[in-house]
Amino acid sequence: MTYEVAIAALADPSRRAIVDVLRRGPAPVGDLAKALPISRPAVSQHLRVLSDAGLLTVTQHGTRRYYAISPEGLEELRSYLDHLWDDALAAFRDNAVKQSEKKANK
Amino acid sequence: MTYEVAIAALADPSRRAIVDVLRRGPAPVGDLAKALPISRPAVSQHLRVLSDAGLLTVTQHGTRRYYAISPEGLEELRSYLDHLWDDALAAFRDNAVKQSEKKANK
DNA sequence: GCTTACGGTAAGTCATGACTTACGAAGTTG
DNA sequence: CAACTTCGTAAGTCATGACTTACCGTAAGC
Repeated sequence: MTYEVAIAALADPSRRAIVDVLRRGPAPVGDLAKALPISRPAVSQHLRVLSDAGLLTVTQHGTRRYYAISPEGLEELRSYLDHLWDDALAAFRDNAVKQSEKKANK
Repeated sequence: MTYEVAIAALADPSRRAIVDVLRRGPAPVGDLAKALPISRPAVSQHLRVLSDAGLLTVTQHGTRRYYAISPEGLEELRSYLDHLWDDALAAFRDNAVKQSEKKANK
């Protein structure tokens, strides 16, 4: 159920950019804002969306809040795509069979 | 490079609904519109987006156009998520090590 | 050939959401 | 405790895109 929120979150380029920075490890909001062409409040709003989607975790250190990628949040999305891929392949093969049968009957 | 378009395409609920119908196999536009709570032109527009993203293929049969999921288009998205997941896990472990070291130094 | 099914495109409306600046809360430092 | 850093939130603007209806091309059937 959460994969829908996750995929919507990752659909935004700015949020993918944030996630890409966080690939190296946790970072505070200010650092993320410096690395991106948008304002700090914009980053905060994106972090909210990503956190709500279960893709990030936060740990407070003094006044700084370190955001990090949550591997668990990604798992749901991966699973959705895997199942979709399986079904797509099955339908693809099934249709290929039907096509060849049609040809054989001609 | 195409995964960005693909994830944006799959972020829309109506488009995911279309893809879900196509899991069983190819279908013409009219059938998709009947199965969904939106108009036929809306479906056409979504099919355009999904096709441009490389997620669908079309085969014309008379006046009907059968749309089907393209397994290749999904592969890029899966690969992106797999790499992201790898990096996230690595960063997660790396950070766990630093945390324990910090604790040890106290 | 004329009508009927099928589907893509144009144009217009309306909601959503990605930004901005301004402000306030909470913690750290001198 | 006063100044400063860090960050979240409120409010407002503006662009994008998800719909609708209307229209036009194209293939099939009588």
